[in-house]
Amino acid sequence: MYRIGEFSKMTKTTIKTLRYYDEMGLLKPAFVDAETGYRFYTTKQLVPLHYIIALRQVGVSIEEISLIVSGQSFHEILEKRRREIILEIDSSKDRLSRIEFILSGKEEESFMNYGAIIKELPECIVYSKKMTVPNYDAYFEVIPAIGEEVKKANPNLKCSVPEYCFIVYLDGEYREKDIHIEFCEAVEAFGAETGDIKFKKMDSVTAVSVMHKGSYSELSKAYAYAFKWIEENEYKAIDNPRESYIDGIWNKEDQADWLTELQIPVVKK
Amino acid sequence: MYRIGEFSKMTKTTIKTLRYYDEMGLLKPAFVDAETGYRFYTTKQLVPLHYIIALRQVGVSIEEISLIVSGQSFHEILEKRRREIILEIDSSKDRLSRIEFILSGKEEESFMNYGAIIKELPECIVYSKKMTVPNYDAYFEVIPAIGEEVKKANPNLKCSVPEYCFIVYLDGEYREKDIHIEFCEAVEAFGAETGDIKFKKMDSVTAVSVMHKGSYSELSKAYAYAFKWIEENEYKAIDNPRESYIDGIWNKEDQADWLTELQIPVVKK
DNA sequence: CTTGACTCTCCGCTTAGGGGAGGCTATAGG
DNA sequence: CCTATAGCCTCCCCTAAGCGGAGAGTCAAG
Repeated sequence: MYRIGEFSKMTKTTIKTLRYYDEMGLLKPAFVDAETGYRFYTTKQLVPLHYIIALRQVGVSIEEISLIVSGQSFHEILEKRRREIILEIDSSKDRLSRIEFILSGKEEESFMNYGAIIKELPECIVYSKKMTVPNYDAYFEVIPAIGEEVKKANPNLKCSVPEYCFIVYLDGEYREKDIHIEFCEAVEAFGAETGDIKFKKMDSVTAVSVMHKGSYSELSKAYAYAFKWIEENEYKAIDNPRESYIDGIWNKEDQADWLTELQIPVVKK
Repeated sequence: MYRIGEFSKMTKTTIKTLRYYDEMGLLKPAFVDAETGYRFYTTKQLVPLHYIIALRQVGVSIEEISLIVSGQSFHEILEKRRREIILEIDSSKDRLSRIEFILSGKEEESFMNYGAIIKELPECIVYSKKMTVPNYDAYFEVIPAIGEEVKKANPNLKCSVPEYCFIVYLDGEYREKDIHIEFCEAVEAFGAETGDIKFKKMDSVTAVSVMHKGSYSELSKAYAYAFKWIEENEYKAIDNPRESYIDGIWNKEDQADWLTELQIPVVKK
């Protein structure tokens, strides 16, 4: 019979831990003095404790160890744990890659400015109109008219709150003029279609998101950053990028206050 | 100005999280209604929040983000985080390997019986005697005499509590007879040496530990298990194995109750 | 005026123990 | 036999980053 301190030294397990295992019912002392409350352990308990430590060292939780010790589901729990660890490794590698990407930035400016994140875009209903515009400044002149038209055909239809309004670039490559785009605005429900304005459901998707502050003339830098990020962190773009307008000419005078979010649907390679 | 619910949807951040960041001083709302306590956010806050999310996604803690936001130690913190992640990956890989080793066991018996763990053996002082014994049963006959001899030369010397008594195998390979061993017993201090009994300090070392229950004739299975474990989990034995005696002929009649711990100093490859 | 959707604060909960306070117990030395 | 010291006990609070819920106040629409 050993007191807790000796047993603790024998097993290289802290006294706190032994008391905790006692409390959790995982390893009860062989004997507890009813008067003093002193716990006493025997060498017989070395084996189960050794077993518990072995499982703890591979990350099995106390609760799961209790299950295993009670004789059930040894194999299932270890298989589950195995899958969890694989996910942990994947996640850690992703983080490592992302950190190294940040650290590799020439000046930390690019991360400061754009700070790519992964986010889930929930599914939504949008009305959309595909069009070809002559140049990058022509968007905003045609957009208000689309809104009017939809409102006329669907007087009760409301835009999503918060607003979600974006353009999808349908051209794979860069173009200076005759740009093929699709204008989308999220709404609460399907409505009547008019002319070439269509309603559709957009499925939820995982996207990398980058914030762009300022004039649209600098947007290409944000694109470059985002695509480099995708490449170097082993993601793969699986759809056309969305350019989501948050602040712009319609509510901010100063171009420096304009805010645009780039969203590029991706999957991990 | 957006209320917390809208801002939450815009940023795909939960309300709880926004309130928590407020409480932590990481992201204060642009305005708080003094009467109702309602928080209001503006699009200006999208950028810092985006930045915070980017750092959270690579595992930077709130506290560290606060430091970074306050303008200090951006690079150091990310470098530190990078090193931490590398350790996490190493640790996860080790766990994965160990789980798969367990799962690959033909019958789960071997793990049940031996359950290898890694433990730190603290440094200790021992008296030791090297000897060559004719066979594996001859150890215990000579051991009591060694104890007597040390006690005679050092009447006040005490053995460690708990006791730590082991044999080191000095032969690299297996031998049936004329086995070259070193008997060691941990004591509290250095003492006078007599004959071929020497005192020495054993440095602390990391070892894989395996428990063997029962007769010594089965010990070789425990050795086999331990060395296979070392091999397959990418550790490397860096010293001779220790066989630490816990229960044996001296205190247990039934051989089934004998308990021996195998300790093999290792490093991770 | 009411209903329902939002929001607020406050409290408890999560893992596997760690740290410490205050008090009792065991043992060795004088 | 007394005392100093080490060991042990229970009880309480703490961790990181929020999540869940209770109870109460707020806001807009019908």
